[in-house]
Amino acid sequence: MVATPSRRDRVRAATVAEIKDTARRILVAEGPDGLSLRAIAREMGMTAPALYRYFPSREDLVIALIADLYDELVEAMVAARDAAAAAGSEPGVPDELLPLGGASRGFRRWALANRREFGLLFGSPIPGVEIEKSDDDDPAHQAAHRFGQVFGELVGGLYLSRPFPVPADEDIPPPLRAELANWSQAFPVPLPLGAAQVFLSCWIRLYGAVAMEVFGHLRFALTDAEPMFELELRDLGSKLVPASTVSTSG
Amino acid sequence: MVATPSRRDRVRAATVAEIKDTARRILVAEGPDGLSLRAIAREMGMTAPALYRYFPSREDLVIALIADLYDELVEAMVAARDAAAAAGSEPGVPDELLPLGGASRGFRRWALANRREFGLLFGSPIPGVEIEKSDDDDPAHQAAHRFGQVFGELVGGLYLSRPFPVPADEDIPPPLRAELANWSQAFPVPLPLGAAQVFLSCWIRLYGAVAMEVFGHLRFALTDAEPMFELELRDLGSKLVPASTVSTSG
DNA sequence: CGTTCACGATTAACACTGTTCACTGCGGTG
DNA sequence: CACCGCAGTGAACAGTGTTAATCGTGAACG
Repeated sequence: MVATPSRRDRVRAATVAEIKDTARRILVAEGPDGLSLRAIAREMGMTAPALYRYFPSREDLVIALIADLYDELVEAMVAARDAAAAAGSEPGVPDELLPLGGASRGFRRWALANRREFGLLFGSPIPGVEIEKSDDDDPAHQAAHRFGQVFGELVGGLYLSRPFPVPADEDIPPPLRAELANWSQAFPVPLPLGAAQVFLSCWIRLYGAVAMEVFGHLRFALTDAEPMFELELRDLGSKLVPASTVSTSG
Repeated sequence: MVATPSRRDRVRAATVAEIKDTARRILVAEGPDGLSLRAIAREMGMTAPALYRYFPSREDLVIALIADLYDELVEAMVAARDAAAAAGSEPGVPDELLPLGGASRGFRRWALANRREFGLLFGSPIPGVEIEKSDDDDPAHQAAHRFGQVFGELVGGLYLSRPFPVPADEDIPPPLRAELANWSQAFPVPLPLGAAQVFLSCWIRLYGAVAMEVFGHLRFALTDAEPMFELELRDLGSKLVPASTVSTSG
């Protein structure tokens, strides 16, 4: 299928990569508003129309950049996950939660180190950039899916190896139950609807904590949000642990 | 101090209001990118440079618009709060929580009905628009403060009238304790640091749930996020209620 | 009442933006 | 060698925020 890519294809791929790297650099330096085709081309010693040989529009370039950023984020999270698992136990934290905690901290660390990029991935959608596309072949959507899988595998694997308490199907309000049932059809492994609900709740809290910090929406209260994040993380972990082992200190 | 404003001042104020209203209309119709000075002026039968008689730059216009939007959001939340308080009891919800629940639902409803505006207030900060200003005289910051006070008063009043369980100061990790102590100095009424921590945690979850839904970041799992929001709201409420009355069903 | 002057508003212009079009070269292929 | 396709260019179009110079009118003051 994949024959040796012709020499032209290689230099083309290299140019595409250079465009995205340059765009990335300008994004962090100037912000999304300064991310103009002419600026990218200027920095590469080209002219703006030449970029249309590689991307049909600025929007598609941004989408490709977003896909790359998702992959980079996944890489950082996976590395943090494995490092945390290898580092060994933390006081008061069950060993099974270490990978998940590592991935969560990796998520926050990447977000803080790459605020502009985080805003592109998880901020308010910019009109004209993959709004309501819902194209499943959209590379950004695929990358986002890979990102979600990291957390999904961790929580799902956690539940399968040592179930944490989840509400029974009958205890979930019917409208939510229907939503969760619909979603759970996409799971690679069958999980109870309650597990999906707990996962979603945890993800909402994690997103809230990180997004608020990165976007500066916690500055009204905190100058350094890390202690609060750590507390949230522990509270989240307490929900993913068998009921008897919970230490109610938060 | 405030003498009868001269006739000129009145028509000027009216023009300022019309500019912001027009900007608002264009914002919802075209999105933040379509919010151009020329478009505003065109719709008002003027030319773009005339707007510089009223706002020193586009950024200042947007900031003024943001302040207005905060006030509108506060108005919607207050109305929802009072309506919920007057409507009477919900099954399984203590009456004291009704105003807070109403305000929270009002927050979500306004956010969903005004997605673009919500993105402006609570999304990723756009560079060039009040980034890192921290001018306390910034009208947008003042309006944001008024917004925060709505939730602050509700949770604070709730605690003062019927305390909910909060961690003791000694049980809060020292770094977080220092952050909360610093923040609590700005409180109009003294509250335990634990109450500040619970408030912050609740606000993070509420923000996370609403922001994810509005920004479309929950579509990977849910087509309608309302049932999940209602569940989060109940779980939040269970933290703001005396320990004995908690019904552990989530 | 007449003068003055600040303010509202306009047109023209500058430096940008995304995008399209017509046009050059050059590299790889037949 | 001839050819075709592709990378890249410059010009152009419509639009942007913003500034400068200018004009006219309404309000205030002597």
